[in-house]
Order: sequence, then structure tokens, then C-alpha cells
Amino acid sequence: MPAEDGSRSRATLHEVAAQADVSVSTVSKVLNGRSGVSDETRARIEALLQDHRYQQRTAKRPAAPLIDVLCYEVDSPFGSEVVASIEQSARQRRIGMVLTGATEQSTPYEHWLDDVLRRQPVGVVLIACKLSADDRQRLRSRNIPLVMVDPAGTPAPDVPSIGSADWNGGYQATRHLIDLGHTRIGIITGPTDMMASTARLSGYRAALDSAGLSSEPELIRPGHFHHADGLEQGRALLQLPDRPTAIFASSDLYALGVYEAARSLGMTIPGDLSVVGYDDLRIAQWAGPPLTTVHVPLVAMAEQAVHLVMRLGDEPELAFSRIDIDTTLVVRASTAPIRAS
Amino acid sequence: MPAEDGSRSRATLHEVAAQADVSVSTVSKVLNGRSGVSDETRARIEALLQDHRYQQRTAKRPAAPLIDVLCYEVDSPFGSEVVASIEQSARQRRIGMVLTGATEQSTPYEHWLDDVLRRQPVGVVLIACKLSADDRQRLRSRNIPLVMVDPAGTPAPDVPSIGSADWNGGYQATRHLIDLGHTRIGIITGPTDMMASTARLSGYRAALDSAGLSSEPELIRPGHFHHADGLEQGRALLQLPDRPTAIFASSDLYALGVYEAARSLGMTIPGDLSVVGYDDLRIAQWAGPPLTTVHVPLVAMAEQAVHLVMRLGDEPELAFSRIDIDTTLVVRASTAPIRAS
DNA sequence: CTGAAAGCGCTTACAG
DNA sequence: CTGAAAGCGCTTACAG
Repeated sequence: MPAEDGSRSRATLHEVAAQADVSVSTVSKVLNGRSGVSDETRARIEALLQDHRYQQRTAKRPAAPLIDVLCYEVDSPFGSEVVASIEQSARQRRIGMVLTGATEQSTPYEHWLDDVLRRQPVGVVLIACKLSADDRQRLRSRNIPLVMVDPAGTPAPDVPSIGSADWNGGYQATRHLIDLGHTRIGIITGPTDMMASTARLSGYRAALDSAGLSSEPELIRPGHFHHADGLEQGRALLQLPDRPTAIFASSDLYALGVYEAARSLGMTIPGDLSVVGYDDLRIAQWAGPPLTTVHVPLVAMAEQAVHLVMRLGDEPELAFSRIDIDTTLVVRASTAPIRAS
Repeated sequence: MPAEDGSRSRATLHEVAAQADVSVSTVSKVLNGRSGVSDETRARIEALLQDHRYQQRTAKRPAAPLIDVLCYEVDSPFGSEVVASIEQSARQRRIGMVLTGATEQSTPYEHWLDDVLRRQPVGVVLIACKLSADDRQRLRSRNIPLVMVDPAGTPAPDVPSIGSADWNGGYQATRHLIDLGHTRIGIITGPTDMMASTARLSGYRAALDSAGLSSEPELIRPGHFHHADGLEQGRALLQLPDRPTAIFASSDLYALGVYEAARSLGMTIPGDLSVVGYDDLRIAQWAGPPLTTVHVPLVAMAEQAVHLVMRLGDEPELAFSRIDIDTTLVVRASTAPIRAS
């Protein structure tokens, strides 16, 4: 009974064959579920394989295809919806998705890339993350394609990226509030090193501009797409001497924070304050009141990302693509004409 | 320039060596980053490897260690928090987590297990899912340990599982409402084939019982842990002739649905209705008002799951463990004494 | 710095 | 049904 050698080195096919008193070929057949082995022999070999905790030491490529995904804040509503969408796209192609969470700096843990290289994935997808030039080079030298979704940091020119029409989204959100008669409109912006957030701010400014309104610095507040920022900056905005009557919270999480800020100050939404979010995550529908927000087509973005990363191997010229998918405004119950205020 | 043969079969080390006019050994060294190769030769070989999109066809074990996770509703707040916790535990051990979403029946897609076996993971973790006896046997015969977190379906006796103290949680939640003076307390229960949900219901009944209150069938409503169930059953409960003054929503998502139900009927929380949730997901804190709920220690459960699945290989006797981690009630702003009603 | 040779762990026709 | 033999794609001492 060689069952307890959990610590010793694993047996090889050869050793198992010797103990079973058969040839290596026969053991190989059993292992691979081939026919042409008597039931009795098969059973004996199966038992031995189990006892030894047999594991193959060399394997033929192609191994099971994998895709490596690095995601900023996987546990956030945004992260989890993107990841779920990517998983679905990968699953349809029978590709396994290896998921890793990023650090607070939107970068991977120290030796992440070593681990990725050992896995030999067919491709790598980054979500709201960045990667050092060094690491990008290592991927390139192994012919492992890289795609970024909503990249953080300064974008690398030769890495394809997928985003949404953020400028447009910011414009639509702000325009909607202007159309409702609001003239003092606050905004809570995202990290300055993400193109997605600066584009939203830019859209906000453009909308104000085209309506002949000025964008006032005191109405523009920074944050990191967290709920706590929404609460804090929301309270700050609402306590301004000449407070805004509407806030463009450039993420749904901000919007929930603003909801809480309004509640804590005894204001109702949309009666006293109109709020527009961004992303249209599931939580937007569940909020009280349901949130007017900019719909970001995460499912389509994920599908594009997987599609692109799969094709990049054969069509290197795609490396310079930059895909932006359209956003649409979804009007729900958190916005109302200003006279309601 | 053999760069465009994306369709042809990949080159072997041997072929690359021939073209580079060096021996196989030298190419092997370059590939593995060994020293003892001139810069010039190395560069020439690197270039060739790139051109050919060289990929290894056989690899030495141990390959990069993987853990396979199958999760019901990965995109739900519950699923994503569990998955993120498991990822963190796996990451600390430098193990890659392959994530797959389950179907609506809490089972994997048709050939999932084939894919898992090709990946040769060190272990498999199921979250709120079930697996056929056949598939379980196939895993066992390959010595791949299996652990279930909050299992669905009838539990298999020889598969270790991790859960939380659901009966206790149900009891605590109900007890809290009773202590506030409520006597008509509704409950929205989870799928009947999950032990976790029947245990919560059982705890609810026991709490009522110990307070001398009867549990009335019309106050017990079924659901599948979705927001929509909370809304629908919440409305049904609140429109009862003798409506409950408190609802134990046995998931946080239910609770948000109940919030919306109350809102749609013009009732306020906790003034007109007290609500207790279950899980203590992040959304519980973001709700308006912040939700009183039963805290489920997801991080600890995930850590236990990963820990267990790693040890099972060496200590098969652990296969019969059943671990339940303690729950605690977190009182926030959605519950109040009945006189407030 | 380079490569011939031995070796590893496996698979696969094919002869018996 | 079984296994000897050839082969595959790689790695690794070691001699030059």
C-alpha cells in the first residue's frame, strides 16, 4: 500500500507499469481512456494510479487554453460585472479565465507576470489597470497578446484598448440636466490618470459650454470612483452657499454616496436634487429612487476584448486598434425638472 | 520571413534550431533564459522564435498551479464578493484561479468537467452549485479535491463543505425584530434545495416559537435570492389585510427589493416597516437607510475553502469535514421599535 | 560559447 | 488484449 507517500516524489508511468506488471503502453492507454485493455487490467491500473496520486509530468500542447485577466477592484460592482461578462465571452469559446485582482495602484502583485508566463495563456486582458513597459515587452517576446479595457495611466501606443464613448456620456448626462432647467450642476470626477474620467469631465464642460453656462471650479470635485467619495463630495457640494440643484456623479457608486449625502441633509431626490450616475450597473436599478444614469455596454466591451485578444495572435496589425463603444442615457427616477426643487 | 504562417502548424525547437544554424540545445537555453549564449546568437534565435510564434508543445510539471472555481451567479453582489475573497486567498498562495459561471440550475455547462480535467487544477471549489455523482467520481479518480461553499442540492456525504451558521443567523435576525416589539414578522425564503435557506427559515421559526409566537404560512414567502423576488413578495406581504410590521429578507438583495416595495406603497423604513437582510454585502451599507443585516464572514469562508482544498490531497480524511463559520447581526438603520410604526 | 549525446516521460503504430 | 520498439519534443550534464 504505497498510499501514504504524500511527501515523496510522484510516480512515473514507468513505475506504475512495473508495479502493475504491465507495459508502459498499457498504462498509457488506461490513462487516456483508450480501448483495448481488459477490464481486469484496467481496474488494477486505475487503483495503482489512485494510490500513487499519479500526475502527468509532461503534457502535449495545446493544453487547455487560458486567458489571463487582471482587474482593478474585482469585488466592486463595476469590476464584477465586467469580469462576469468576460467570463461569459471566454466560456463561449471554451477558454478558461484566470482572474487576478490588482493592487490599489492598478498594477499587479510583484511576480504576477512570472506566473502568467508559466500559464502560457492565449492572451491577457487588463481592466482599469496598467502594466510596466518591461512587462509589456516580456509578453510581446512570448507572443502573448495584450488588450486593455478602460486603461489606467498613460496609454501605450502599441497596445489595443477597449473603452466606451466617455466624452459623449458626460455630454449626454449634463445635457439631460440642462434640459431639465438646471444651471448649477456639480460633478464628481474620477482618477485623473484614467482617460475615461477625464473624457467624462470634458463632456460635462462641453455641454455647459454649448448651453452658455460656465463651469465653476467649486462645482468640480475629485474622487476615486468609491462610494465614500460620493458621500463626502456630495455633502461638500450640497453645503455650498449657492448649492447645485443637480449633480453628475460620474459613477453609479458616487451616485449612491450622493444619495446618502442628500438623505443626511434632509433633502429628497429628485425633489430637492437631481442626480445622474454613470455605468448603469445593476445597483442603479435597485437604488431608491432608481437612478438615471449613462449606460456603459459592458457586455459588448467584454466581448470585443476577448475577440480582439484572440485574433491579435494572427493579425498583429490589430495592435493599434482603439475601440470605443457607444453609451446611452437611461432616464429613471432620480432626475426631475428644476421647478420641482 | 516566415512571419505570416499563422495557419500552418507551429515550429518545433528542432526547426528553429535548423533555421538559426545552431543546435537544439542552444535554442533551449535561450528559451529558458539560461546563460552561456552569445548576445548575437541569442538575438538571432529570439527573432526566429518571435517570427514563428514559437510555443512549447510539451512542458514539465509542475505547471503553474491552478484552482478551478464554479460559481452560481458570478455577477451578483453575493457571487462577486465570494469570488473576490477566494481569489485573494489563492493569490496569497501564488495559485491561479480559473473562474467559471454556472447555469441557472446551479450546474456547470455541459463539458465543463472535461475542460477542468485538461487544466489539471490542484483543486475545485463550487459556490452555491451542485455536481453530478458522475462528475464527482471523475474528479476523485484523478485525485483532484473538491470543496463546496454553500452547496446546492442534496449534499454528498464525502464532499467537504463550508457554510455559515445559517440557523443561528435566522434566529438572531428574527429575535432582534421580536425584541423591538414586532409580532407579525414576514420572511422571504431562499431556494428550498439549499441547506442555507432552509436553515435560515428554521431559525426564524425557532425564534418565533421561543417567544410564544406562531409562524403563519401567509407570512412565509418563497424566492430565489433575487431583487425581483424581494419586490414582488414584499408587495404581497405589505398588502395583506393584517400586514406584517417587519420583514426578515433572507438575503440583502431581497431587502433592497422590499425597500422598493415599501417605497411604491408610500411606506417608510424603518418608520412603517422594519427590514433585516442577510449576507452583509457591501450594498447593505450603501442602501437608504443602511440595512440591518446578518453578517456572513465571506472572507473567512473563502480562506477555509482554499485552505481545505489544498490540504485534501495529503489528508484524505478531511473529506468528511463540514465547517460552519459564525454569523453576527449588524444593526444599522432599517429596524426600529414597533411603536414607531 | 557551443553542441553531440544521453536521457526523460510520454504516445502511438503495429506485430503478435 | 498486450507490449517491444520507434518516435516526439524537450532538457541537461559535459566535453571541446
